[in-house]
Amino acid sequence: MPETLSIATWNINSVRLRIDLVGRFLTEQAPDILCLQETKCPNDVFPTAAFDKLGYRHKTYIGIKGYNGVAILSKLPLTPLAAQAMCGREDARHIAARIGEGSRAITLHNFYVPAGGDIADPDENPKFAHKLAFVEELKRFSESLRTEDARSVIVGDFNIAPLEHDVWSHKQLLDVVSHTPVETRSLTEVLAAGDWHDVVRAQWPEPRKVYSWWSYRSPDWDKADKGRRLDHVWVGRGLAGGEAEISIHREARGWERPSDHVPVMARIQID
DNA sequence: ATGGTGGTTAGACCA
Repeated sequence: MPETLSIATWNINSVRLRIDLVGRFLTEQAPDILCLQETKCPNDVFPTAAFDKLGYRHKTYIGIKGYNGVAILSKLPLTPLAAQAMCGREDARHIAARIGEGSRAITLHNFYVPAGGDIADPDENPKFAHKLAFVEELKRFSESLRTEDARSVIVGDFNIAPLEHDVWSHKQLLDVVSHTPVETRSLTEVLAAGDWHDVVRAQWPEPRKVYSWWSYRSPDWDKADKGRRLDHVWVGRGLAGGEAEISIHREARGWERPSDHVPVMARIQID
């Protein structure tokens, strides 16, 4: 077990369509662990051989046909943990594993929070209501981890940009799903409830702009740079003593047929 | 200014 662990999170928007992009990222950056969201891939057709070939022989994944789906791929041995059926649904939005053994082992949770649709009103839009209920449940889950397992890491596509400089225009996005006050407040409460350490913002504090997602609908995404920080890496208080080293792989948004999200990677201390 | 693009999958549904 090494003294640091590098963990990457990436909403891949179809792992089968973009397996070559995943391979490029893993070859170039070689994180110890890769967490994926939106694999859109049932378990019986998950591309296990490609990951084996890349050196990621240890894995746990859960997928359903057509949408959602999460996975953890690792160079190090892992023990799969029970997935949470969030909001009482078996919809493949959470997966977890123990990495390592003994007192230095850590627990890793990978979440894909619902996007929430277009209308920021839970009475009018059931998808937004689902998102808010999901985040409330995440708050209770965080509370339980804070007391039971402080050596936890939680990553994923949270589909919320919580801070003013997590979006290209705070004012223009205040009523846009992903940055509404009800969402940003709720996600901030999840952070507090788990006593989580936002290691990305620890490295790049506000008011620096930090993004991990650029819409497909925006032409010339790089020049316009109308991004949002939707993908997060939070470290539990039992692991937050050390420095984390962050990289956000913006270059992946410019690759051929890219995901609209880019990998966010953190090297964390685990002793 | 209320479009725009992309994946999965076969007409919408999701993001």
